[in-house]
Amino acid sequence: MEQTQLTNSLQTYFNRLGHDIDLSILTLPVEPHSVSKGDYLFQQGDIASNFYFLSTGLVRYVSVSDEGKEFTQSFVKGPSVIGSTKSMVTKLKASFGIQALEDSIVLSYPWASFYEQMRHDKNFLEFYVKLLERIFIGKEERESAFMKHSAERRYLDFCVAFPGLKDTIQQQQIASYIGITPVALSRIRQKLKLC
Amino acid sequence: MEQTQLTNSLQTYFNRLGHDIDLSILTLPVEPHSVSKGDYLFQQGDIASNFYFLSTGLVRYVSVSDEGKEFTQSFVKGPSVIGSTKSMVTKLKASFGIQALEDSIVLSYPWASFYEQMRHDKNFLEFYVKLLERIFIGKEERESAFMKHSAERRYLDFCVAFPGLKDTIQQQQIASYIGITPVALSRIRQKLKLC
DNA sequence: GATATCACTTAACCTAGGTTAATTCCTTTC
DNA sequence: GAAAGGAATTAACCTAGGTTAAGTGATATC
Repeated sequence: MEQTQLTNSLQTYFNRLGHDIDLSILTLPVEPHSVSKGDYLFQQGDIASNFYFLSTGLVRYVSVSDEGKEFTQSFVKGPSVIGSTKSMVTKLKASFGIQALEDSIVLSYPWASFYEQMRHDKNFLEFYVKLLERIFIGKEERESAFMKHSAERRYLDFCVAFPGLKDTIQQQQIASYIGITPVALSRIRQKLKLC
Repeated sequence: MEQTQLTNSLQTYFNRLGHDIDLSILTLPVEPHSVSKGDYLFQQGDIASNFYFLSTGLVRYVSVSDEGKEFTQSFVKGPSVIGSTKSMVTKLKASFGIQALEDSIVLSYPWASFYEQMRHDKNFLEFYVKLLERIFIGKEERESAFMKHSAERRYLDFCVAFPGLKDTIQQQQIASYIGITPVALSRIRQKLKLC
């Protein structure tokens, strides 16, 4: 894909969020990656101080417990901004990795230049605020879902929240998103079929 | 407590976050409340479009499931900024209420004026970004703790995260924070005593 | 075309935590 | 000081989901 097409897709995404972002962002150093299915954009433990834009494709945020179990924290479909806010902001190790579930195209910007840009351009800063708020509100929903709902309900919610995804990605990954084992998920699906 | 003392405590808090906030914030309309132990600052379902500053005291964020069960999403000790980001930003109903666990003193600012202030004062906006980032990162930790750790581990983590709190607040509230019943928490504490 | 390999299912068994209820111990309140 | 309500404990029982393992298709590899 052409470089200009890529930056255009970012521009389109920004505009859609309802802000007149100064086009000067497009002068930032850009590195387009193409990430193959299964590959990681970065791993848990890396210092992922880049701001990523997933232009096309599908990824999941995945973290591994001390006992070696995988947990999927989120699925994200392009176009969307992705990355570890924590790692960008604090320069600490990311507490999750980002794995492509489909071949994906990602643009990356050094957070430092992004941050510098923000300090000079209020529109830019406001855009970032919007972004934080959005993800933030999503997180709030998920947190309470985990406390309040059963695994079965969480599976049904998943199907609604990510329509189509349930037939295109592996069940083990759905299970790890819901917070149960693949075996348990299989049982739940079995039970739902009977209804 | 004197009005000036209160605004000073807000000023101090802001400064501590490392930003030169324009003092003009202090000209915003301020309403100091004093919230008694057990009372709610606002309830789940309210449109809580205020920006609150908990000057002194202790509160919990509590939401109730469809079945009527209470869930504590967080404890916050003053001085700290509190409120429902979602409700402020989207003007939708808050998905939790804020209840005082100790007699508390709270300042409230209409979000609209706060927002207006931000649009004119970049320092202000940057402060808000810092705030969002901080809460955001905290949420990330909690989310993964819920997936990865057992209730016992979550209890131990709670004791570390909120030192002293375990002896001053009710166990049912700790249980609802950990995501288990008071009965289960009692069992866990019993078991830990034996070790 | 035979054989690994991997995703998924199914079944048997186990455990953490939920539910209900009885008991004790505190506070209030009169 | 008696009575009543709430908080915590303990015990008996139940259930959702974990664990292990065997079986079934698929797809990949030789």
